[in-house]
Amino acid sequence: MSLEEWQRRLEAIAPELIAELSEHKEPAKGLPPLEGVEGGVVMRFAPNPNGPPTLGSARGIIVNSEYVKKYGGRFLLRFDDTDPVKKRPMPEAYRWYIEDCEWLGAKPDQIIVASDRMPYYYQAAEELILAGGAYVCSCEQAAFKELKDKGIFCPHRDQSPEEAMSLWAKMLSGELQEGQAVLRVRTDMSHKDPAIRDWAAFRIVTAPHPMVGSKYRAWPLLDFESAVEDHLLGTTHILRGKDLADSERRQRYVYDYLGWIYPKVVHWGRIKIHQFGSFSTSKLRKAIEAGEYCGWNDPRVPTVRAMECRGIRPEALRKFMVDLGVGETDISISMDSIYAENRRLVDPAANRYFFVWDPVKLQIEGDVPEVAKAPLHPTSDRGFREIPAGNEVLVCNNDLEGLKPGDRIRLKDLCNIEFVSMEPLKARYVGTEVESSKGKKMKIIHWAPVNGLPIRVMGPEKTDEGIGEAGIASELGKVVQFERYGFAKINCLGEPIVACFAHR
RNA sequence: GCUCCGGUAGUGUAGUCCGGCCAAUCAUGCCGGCCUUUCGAGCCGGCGACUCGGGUUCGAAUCCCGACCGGAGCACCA
Repeated sequence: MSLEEWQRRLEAIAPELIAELSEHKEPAKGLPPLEGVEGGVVMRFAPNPNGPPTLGSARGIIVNSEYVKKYGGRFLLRFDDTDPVKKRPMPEAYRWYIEDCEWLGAKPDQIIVASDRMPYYYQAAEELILAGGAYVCSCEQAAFKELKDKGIFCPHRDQSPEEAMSLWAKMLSGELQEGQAVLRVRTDMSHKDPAIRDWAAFRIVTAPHPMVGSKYRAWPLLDFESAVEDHLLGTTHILRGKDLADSERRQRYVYDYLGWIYPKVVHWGRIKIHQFGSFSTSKLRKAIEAGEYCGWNDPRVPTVRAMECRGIRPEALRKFMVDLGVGETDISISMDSIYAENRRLVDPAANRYFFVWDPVKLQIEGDVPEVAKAPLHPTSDRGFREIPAGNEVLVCNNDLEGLKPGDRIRLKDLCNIEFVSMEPLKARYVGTEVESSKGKKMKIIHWAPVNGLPIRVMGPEKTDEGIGEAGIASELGKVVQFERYGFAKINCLGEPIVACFAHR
């Protein structure tokens, strides 16, 4: 039977199969779909404000807000600042998160600060106690762990709700001291996963909290605070790191006791960045306090502010994070993709300038034009910059490597020269026509006027000092391209002008 | 020790739920060419992967079992 015959027979027997075959599976674009999104979603990003957002935070901010954009609903920024000591919040960091969210194009619809909402947690704790879901445990931490590992009940576990309630009151009143008691959720001491067994919901911390001082002495732990908040806020979907993968199974006990409905959860793996290695906010904070970096926006640091400072566009970050998706695999990414994305955005907009690093003076005999006219952009017609030239200019020292007297090169947008001597550095003018340089495939280098502006370019790997043309001073806050060097953002017009390097 | 999760090119990613459109997608990277008064941009071409072993099946990246590798949790941290 021929192919055509088969085709015809199939059409006769099962036309729906043909239709299915010809229907192409659309390649999935963007983020994977979420379940149960009818009526919109409520999603939150919940950091501890103990430093500014990092690239890791950016992923959380962007992906959460992207889903809200996709399905409609509300994007919440919630500060889980319930540890006044070990993860001590920084008062400035609250503002930093809000600013960076907005900069990333993810302005929160609501901002929640956990330390402001303690009464809710106390109320939930009491409901939980009354429902028989929690007890006050005064075991020593290590002793409890031992029991827990063996799956044995601790002596406090059989408390009645009334007993638990009166002990809870003592936690709040100050009759019980720090370390003497915790409120525990009654789960299942024989649960096969020890991580789930009777976890602590509240502990006593007497140190003042940076935001609310000594107003409270019983502080909820993350799993409890977050469980209550997600219910209160009507969170529909939670995006959570794999490190918190146990939270759902723990928090479900609270939800079940109180008759709440648990949100849908998606996990994602850890993210590491080649160029920055592994970093943590607390590690960064230490290094910055020690003066190793000049602040949270130092170009060597993986914070969102540092990206902004370097001229990375929020759109580049968004595109990148959306492309990463939400896999549970741990990933190790490279900044290269972000740079490529950003270059696409920034290249059409950035004016071109000459910046000469490691400058050396070059004397040129002859009729060198007094001023060069160079386009601000190679392809879009944005006019010209005028650069004073003359018989003395500056060039990069490393462009001289391998050159000898008699060699000819072209100074871009100026003229062609022939080297007369390398030490001292002298050359002579041999014409201005581009054509003669082109035909001979002459090397083309850039240069700077001797009375140019001192420039410092700080980058993630190194800092370069040199001289640039005067027009750079009119680009404050903008990204420019230093020809044959890379893109940088002009951040400060002092002496020197300070720019941050973005990428090549 | 107990528990959970994951393994597609150098790096990410699509496909895995519902096995045949997959001799496996896209991006980035790398290599070569063209173009360009920048080592930038653009254009063209190329490189490169289903962790391994069994099983089920006419057919497996996709389902099952095992191994190996990697990550995470078992805090009075978030």
